Amino acid sequence: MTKATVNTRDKLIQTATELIWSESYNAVSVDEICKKAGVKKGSFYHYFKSKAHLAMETMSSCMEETKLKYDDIFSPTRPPIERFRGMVAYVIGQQKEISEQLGHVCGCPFATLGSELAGQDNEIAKTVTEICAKKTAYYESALRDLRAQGLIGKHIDISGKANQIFSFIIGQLIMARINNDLAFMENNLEAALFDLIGVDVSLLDQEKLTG
Amino acid sequence: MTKATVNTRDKLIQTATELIWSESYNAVSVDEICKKAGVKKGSFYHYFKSKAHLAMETMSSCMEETKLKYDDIFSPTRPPIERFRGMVAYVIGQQKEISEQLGHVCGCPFATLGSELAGQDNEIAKTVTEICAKKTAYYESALRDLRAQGLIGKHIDISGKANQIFSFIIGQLIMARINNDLAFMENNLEAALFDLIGVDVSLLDQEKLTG
DNA sequence: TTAATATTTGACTGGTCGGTCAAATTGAAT
DNA sequence: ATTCAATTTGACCGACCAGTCAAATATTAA
Repeated sequence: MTKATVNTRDKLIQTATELIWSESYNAVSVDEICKKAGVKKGSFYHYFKSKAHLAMETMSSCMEETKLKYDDIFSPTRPPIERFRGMVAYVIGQQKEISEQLGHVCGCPFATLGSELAGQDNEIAKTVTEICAKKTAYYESALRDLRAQGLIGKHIDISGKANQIFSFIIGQLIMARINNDLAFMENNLEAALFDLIGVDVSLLDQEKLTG
Repeated sequence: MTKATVNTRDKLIQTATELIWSESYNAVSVDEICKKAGVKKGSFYHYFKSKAHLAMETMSSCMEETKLKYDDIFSPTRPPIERFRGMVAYVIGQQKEISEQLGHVCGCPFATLGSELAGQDNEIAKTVTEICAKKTAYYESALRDLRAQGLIGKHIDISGKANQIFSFIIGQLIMARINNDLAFMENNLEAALFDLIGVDVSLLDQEKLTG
């Protein structure tokens, strides 16, 4: 693969990510993506066999970036509570950055795309499902470590709770997107997350002080 | 307004609701809606001044139906805990019904439409925001009654908690739509909701027995 | 019955859609 | 220098898009 190849392909993926994320899959045309990326349509179809395949590649690209961050945030070297705190901070920080860049709160690209195409394109929906599973794996691991530390009950359903956490964050991101406002999430997400997990943070702080 | 008028208009709204809800706004064309409703395009534009206006009317129509149900479910005559239980049961029951009818788990029509069009059509996004506010009003009222009964802490932020509840349900509905599967929601929604609210249901049952 | 209004029809528009293609251009290897 | 494949180009589909319109039809009121 030559240098030019990488540039054209990446430019298309990045442009598509921005356009689809800020508007929607069906609202953005291949022509529009090409025009903004400065690439002719023929080139587009040299690299991607369809618009749907491009969309899936934008998601893979997003997930790669997320993985880099999450591998750090959810590193077992961190206390599990700090992992969730770090994740919340990362999500909010990223939303702020993107909303400044694109002029609108964009929410979760996977959820937005997945929701739009769930009843339309099974292949895309499947890609989204796989990404969701990867994300919940981080939560599951952190929850197990929380349990090992005795900070949540022994009986807790780890997988179920991880999915609840994921749904909860998705829900707040969707609402932030609809309302084009991050303030609520900033004020509520972290505390509500710990309510949902069922860990008493004030207790934890005490433990920290005494431990 | 003659009888025929009502029929044509309502048929368009109902058909549009089904199509848009199971696919998406941008994926469904006015032609498709007209064809399925057995109505000519000219008639469509006699009743609706644009596709976007039809979409907003489908949402109003859905919300009217919801209001009828919620006014009963959230009636102050019911214990507040039962209101939330009733709401969960209604949401799940409705999802089951719709998924059998349309062949796919559809999730929340407001969230799906709102998320899709948040970065595209401000008027529709505003309509969605208004509907969300109406729904959270039910939760706020139930939370206040919970607080009055001493089942949740006096310090709790009612408005914030109501929004968290709403986001949480939206999140689970979106995931159910993406995964085309209601099982997780059926198994988790109610219990997780009470985790989030912070009410100890087992305690409540005791109180019931002793009270 | 007639006049006015509400509704329905179907043909129409100009623009855009996702996608194709053959030919031209580039870059690397021989 | 030549060959060959990777890449880029721009013209090109047929289908479909949201929306328009004048004429036909049905309904209501006088």
